[in-house]
Parts: sequence; structure tokens; C-alpha cells
Amino acid sequence: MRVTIADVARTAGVSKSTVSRVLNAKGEVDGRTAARVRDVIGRLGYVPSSRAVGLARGRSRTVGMLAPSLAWPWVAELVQGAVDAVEAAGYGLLLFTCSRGRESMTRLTAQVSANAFDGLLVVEPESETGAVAAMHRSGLPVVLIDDRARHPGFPSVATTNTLGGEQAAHRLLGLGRRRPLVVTGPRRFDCVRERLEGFVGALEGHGVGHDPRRTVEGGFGERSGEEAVTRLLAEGADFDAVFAHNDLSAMGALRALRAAGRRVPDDVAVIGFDDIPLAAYTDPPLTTVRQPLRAMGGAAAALLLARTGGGPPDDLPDDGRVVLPTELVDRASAPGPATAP
Amino acid sequence: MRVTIADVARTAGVSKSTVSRVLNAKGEVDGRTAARVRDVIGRLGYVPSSRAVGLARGRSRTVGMLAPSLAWPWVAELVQGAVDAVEAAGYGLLLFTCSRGRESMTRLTAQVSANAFDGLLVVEPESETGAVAAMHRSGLPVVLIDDRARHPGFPSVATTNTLGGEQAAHRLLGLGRRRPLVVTGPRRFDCVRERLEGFVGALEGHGVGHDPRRTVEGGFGERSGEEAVTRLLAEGADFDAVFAHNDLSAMGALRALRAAGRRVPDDVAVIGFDDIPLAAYTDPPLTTVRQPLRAMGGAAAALLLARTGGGPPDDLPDDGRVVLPTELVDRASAPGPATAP
DNA sequence: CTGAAAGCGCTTACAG
DNA sequence: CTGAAAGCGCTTACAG
Repeated sequence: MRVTIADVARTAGVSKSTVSRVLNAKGEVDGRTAARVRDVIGRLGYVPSSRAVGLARGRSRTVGMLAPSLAWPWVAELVQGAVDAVEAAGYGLLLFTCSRGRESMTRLTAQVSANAFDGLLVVEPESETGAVAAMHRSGLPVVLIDDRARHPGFPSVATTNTLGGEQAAHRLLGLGRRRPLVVTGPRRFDCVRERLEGFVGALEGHGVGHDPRRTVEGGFGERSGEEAVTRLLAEGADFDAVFAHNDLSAMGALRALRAAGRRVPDDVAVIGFDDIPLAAYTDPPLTTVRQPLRAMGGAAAALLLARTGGGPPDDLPDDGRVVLPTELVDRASAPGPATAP
Repeated sequence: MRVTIADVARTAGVSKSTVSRVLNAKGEVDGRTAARVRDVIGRLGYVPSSRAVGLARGRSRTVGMLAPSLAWPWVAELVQGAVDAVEAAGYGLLLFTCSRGRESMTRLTAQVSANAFDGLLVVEPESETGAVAAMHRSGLPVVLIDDRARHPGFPSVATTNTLGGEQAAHRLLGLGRRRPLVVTGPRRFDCVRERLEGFVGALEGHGVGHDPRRTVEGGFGERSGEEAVTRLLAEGADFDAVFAHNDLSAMGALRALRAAGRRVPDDVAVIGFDDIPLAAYTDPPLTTVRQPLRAMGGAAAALLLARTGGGPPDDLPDDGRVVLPTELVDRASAPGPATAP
């Protein structure tokens, strides 16, 4: 039923070796022979079985991607960027998410041992660093997205988190704000530390001290931002701006400020981080530090493909790092000179 | 380097056939022999090569999923639901998106011909129906998510779009609204027609006629909702509610109403469709008709797995349809009795 | 330039 | 209950 290389060979009157050669443009083949084979391939609609090719070659032209839940908009963007790049290279992307906890990791590990893919893209490994390192050690090419410092040894893609923090600070300073509230993500993330450092550093560079009591650790969810602002407001804290470490918590902050009757940006300016699609649709639209998520996904895929032999080689060392720049997106929650009313 | 079934066989002093039998719990194997083999497998850390198993069995324990861009929150939810179910069954999910247009389809078709996966999940095929039907005809199990009417022949998963429209109408009627503006999605979608029919039908059932001029076709984006409301407002149209066919356009509508100084829900009540995570974070929080997206993804995966032999069989006919119920989520943009101020 | 043969790592009748 | 052998559909030295 399925047409195989043997059918093509028989019909064209050549050996399977020859068919394989024209298929893979490998070795010398007589022009006319090749044309005839190609013709038969076309007529029979022959497509090599990926399973058989994979077994014979020892590679599947497939990469795996392990990511947190797609319910996070930034994860979805990253995955979309990767899937585009992988697809363009003629590879397939096997998607795994951590949403089922330990069992998800068990499944992934099994697939790795089964050699189901040629390389693995990992987004923000939280507790799975050990497992990922083990896979890497066993010879699987791995590329990380973000959080490099904790995982020397494999290439990674990150964004300028420190610069991003600085960008946020500069905007707030420009607006005359001197007492910002910072709602961070979980401290264990390097990106969180970097954003905070950049932010505080820039403030201090301008002679503005940052009271640590105005830094609240959040969990990257809307809730964090909402609760942090609500609580500090209740405690009578004095702040004239919010720098949230992602857009979701910034949205929560907006909500809490609104509930408390504080005007944004007049009473409190708000800046987020990420620039998820909906950031343009909050009220007021959210000024935010944009992470080039699609591009990061694409860059990570390119690095991985280079290491699995599926893409053009790059000149990055094995523990090299690609850093894509953040950019302040000017909207009404912390308007710049051009946007100011 | 990689340990194979031959290594296990040699070490355990049995044949590969026997190892295969204990691996797959197929055929009778002496208890002690089996124990010994299992022990060796454990000690050697042997895991069968998925490529070899796939070639020998003719199936890969992998399914494909073709979806629109993950930038749509509802797509991300659907994919997450599917990936969880697929993973739980020990299968892999190869993700394809249509974001690269024709080339995306070419790549997918190639993978299908190459027999790269055992079944395909398709989300809202727009222009690709021909290609999908061809794959199905060639023997590939296919399960659709939504929009069944146009594609008889394969099983599908949908939600109660008509009922959803009715639910929205009943809420607005309950609030005393008689002149709703409807911002639909593209008319070519069956779900759009059904939502509209349900909505208008329910109004008429209550003796409320619907002026077709108050129905505006949108594109499911924030823009649609914003533009529709802005335009009708400019034209001096008279409406006291908005039923948007998805949450994104509802968010656009909220934005336009705010810009025009109309109060929500007092002047204009707003209801969306989907219940994406951010619906709870608009201002005011969005009342919406919830689609059980995760569950739909999971149900579609279950149907597909049953048809690839990877899950428990279901009793659904080959062109059967699973319909999961929508549910009105009560929030402040169109508050019910309990939520009313 | 081309073919026969071995090999990739499994599964599955077929014998015993 | 167990093993030898063929087969899944390719690729790749090795000869010629």
C-alpha cells in the first residue's frame, strides 16, 4: 500500500542505493538516471518514511521543547517563535509542558532515553535543572531560554534583563517619580535579580535611594501585583510608581490602583515587563519593557539546530549566550515625553 | 554506546524475542526468566529506541496538531489541553501552526506523507480543509476541533455555540437590555453563525426584535470590537449592550466605550465569549460565555488516541461529535442578580 | 556511475 | 515457554 524506495527502484530499473543517492543528492549519479528516478518518484508520489530514515541515520529531524504552561502568554510567544524556526528548517517540534509536574518530567525523560528527538529546547527550567543537566550529559544537545547563570555548560538565549530594569527606572525618573514600588517575580529566578539590580542601580545612579521595603516579591501572576499594591496601600506606604516584573502582575497592580481610586499615571505610574499582546489593551495601556519573545524562541531554535546538524553552524561557544535587547514600549501608564498628555 | 535489545538479551542469556516479550508483556514468559530480564533492563538502563519500535510496528506513538497561531489565547489553551492528554497517554505531540501560511501546510503535508505521526488534531481549519480532507482520505485519523458542519466525515469536538448565544441573550434580557450590539467573528465560521442564531433566537423568543444593523462582522481581534463600537457610536446608533463573539473583541469594545465616556455596565453592558484568563482582569471584569477550551483539547486528544489505538476505544461514530457545554461566567461587565451592585 | 549487502534496533509469525 | 529468522524502509560503506 505505502510506496517504498524498493517500488521506486524497481519501477525506475535501478537499485535502492541509486534512488537513495538522488534522494539525498549524495554521491555522483548520471544525469539521465537521476532524471528518470525523479520522474518515477513524482509519478508514484513517493515520500521516504521518516521512521526508516530516522532509524538508518540515527536522527529524527525532530527537536523537543519543554516549557511551562502555555497559559502564560509569554510562553506561548516563545513557543510560537521556536515552532516557526524549527518548521522552516524542515524539522518537527515535539512539545512538552511541565503542567503535570513530576509525571511530565518522567515522560520527557523516557522520550529522551528513547532517542525520540535530536535536541531539546528548555524554557525556564525551575525544579528540573537536574534532569535537564543529566540529559545534556548523556549527549543530547540542549539550549536554554533564559536564566543562564545557574546552568553553565549549555548555550542559552536571554534578554537584557539588567538593561530592562534600567530602562524602566529611567522612564520613571524622567516622570519625576522617586518612590517606586517594585513587584518582582520569584527571587530564585536570575531574571528577577537582574531586573531588580538594573532598576535599583539606575535609581542610585541618579542619586535616588530605593527603600527595600518598597520591593515586594511576587509570583508573576496577576494576583501578585494586585495583592502587593493592595497591601502596601493598606499599610499606608508611600509610592508614586510601580515597576512590575511582568505584565500580568502589572495588570494586577492596575486593577488594585483602580479599586483604590488612584489615578494612573497621575498618582501612580506603572511599568510592566514582557509586552504581551494584551498590554496594549489595559486601562490605561501599559508602558512596558518589551522582551523580544518570538525572536528569542527563534534564536534558541537556531542555536539548537546548529548543534543537531540541522541548521547553519554558528560561532557561539558551547556555553555561549545570545542576548536579545529589551526595549521600552511607550504607552499611557507611564508616558514618555511624546506620549505625555 | 547506546544499549540495545541485543545487549540486554546477551547479558540476560536469552534471545531478543524473549526480551521483546517481557518488554511488551506479550506472549507467555516464564516468571523467573522475566524477572531476570527485567533486572538486566534496570541495571543497563535500557530503553527501547522509539525509532526502531516505530519502524517495526508501523506506528510512532506520536500525534500531530495543526493550530492557528499560539498568540491567540484560546489556541494556547486548546493546545495545552491536548498536550496534557496526549502526554498522559505516553504519546508525543508534534506541533504545527499555520503561521507561515502555504509553506506551513506544505511542511505538514510532507510530514504526513512521511508517516511522521499516527493521527492529527486540527484546530479551526480555515483554508486548509482540502488538504486536511486529503490526509484523512489517505488513511490518517483526524479529529477536528470546532466547525463541524463544513467537514462531515471525521469526528470533532465543539462547544454549545447556539446555547452560548442564548446564555448571553438571557443575561442581557435579565438586565433589561433590549437593543444589543453584536460584534461577530468572521461569518464564514459556523461557530459565529451559531452564536448569532442562538442570541437572536433567544431575543425573539422574548418578543425582542433584533435590528440587523446592530450586527457588525468582526475579525475576532481587539481591533474589531474597538472599531465596531467606535463607528456605531459615531453614527449615533442606539444600543445598551454589546455581545462580542470573543473576549478579545469584547476587550476592544470596553476600550472604545471607555474612550467615549460610556459607563459599563450602567450605560452599556458587555458580554464576551471564551473566558480567556485575562477576562477576569479587564475593567470592569468581563462577563463572558465560557468555552471549556482545555477540556475540548483533552476530549479531542482522547478521540484521536482511541482512533490510533493509543487510548480506550470510545463509542462515537466516525463522524461523531463531542459537544462540551458553554457556561455563563458572571462578572461585572454584565452582572447577574448576585453580582449586581 | 552503480549495485549487492550489511546494518540501524526493534517486532512478529513460525517452529519447536 | 523460547529461539532463529525475516521484515519494517531506509542509508552507507564496499566493490566494481
